[in-house]
Amino acid sequence: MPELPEVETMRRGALCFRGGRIVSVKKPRCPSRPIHMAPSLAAMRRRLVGRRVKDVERLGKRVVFVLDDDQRLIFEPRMTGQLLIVPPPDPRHVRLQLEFRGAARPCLSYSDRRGLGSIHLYRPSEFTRHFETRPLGPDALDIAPDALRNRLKTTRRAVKVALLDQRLVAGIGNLYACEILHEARIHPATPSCELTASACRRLHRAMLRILNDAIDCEGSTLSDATYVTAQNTPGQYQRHHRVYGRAGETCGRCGRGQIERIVIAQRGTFYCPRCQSRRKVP
DNA sequence: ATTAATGTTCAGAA
DNA sequence: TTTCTGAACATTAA
Repeated sequence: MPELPEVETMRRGALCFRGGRIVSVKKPRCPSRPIHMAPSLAAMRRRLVGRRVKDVERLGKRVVFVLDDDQRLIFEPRMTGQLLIVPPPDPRHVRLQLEFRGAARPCLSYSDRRGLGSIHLYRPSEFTRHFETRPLGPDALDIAPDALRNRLKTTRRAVKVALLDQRLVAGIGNLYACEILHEARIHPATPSCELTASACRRLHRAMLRILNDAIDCEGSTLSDATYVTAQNTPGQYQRHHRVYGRAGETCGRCGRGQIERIVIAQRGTFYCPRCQSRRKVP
């Protein structure tokens, strides 16, 4: 489930196409159902072939190819999307393939087992309008402590739900929300607007620490191996998880609490009841 | 053999 | 306006 660290790792992998020129756009007919793609394959091919890749950026949990005419090709992997710069291990799930000339690698494959992901190609004005209509919050790696606090103050929902809201802050998903809140010693159900100033500071520090460590480890590859790097190798951050998927285990920090699993916003939520007590920590 | 669980985003309802 | 729920989907665990 690609969140910020996984998508950032994909982006870095895809940087090898910078400077290259797109020479073909193919959709293998093997996969079961088509994923959401706009415009159609034909139009996409017409507008992509011959274009050069100016840069590869990340926008929240999306990977953005910026082309020489400022069009933007955006991959949104959602749950099971993969961006591969090596031959895909199982061709059945490949949804789109781009061939390049003049790049460090010949081929980019977008593979997606569940097919919940999407691919969009925007002209500059379309891109601007799309993200004005549905604005993302500041990136989790860029947001200043005060800005984070001000944004968290605007909602009464549980702080974990607030962290998952991409309009408040962009890039955090279920797994890292759990890890960040544990690191910050904040109960995930705490109303966001009731966080103290110091809790917000801890949250900001924890967010940077966890996300940067996870990027250094190339993200988290769980047992279902749904996420892999662009080189089709597993990430390593799962070894550092302190709460996610660890219900029943003893908390690694306090050495006494038992990790619990509860459900918040219909998602599995892991935390240590001892480290992350509901009482406000000054 | 059903049924639940997995988690991201969006549409639509409350 | 804000918050919540369900659907999209594939695969696995119970």
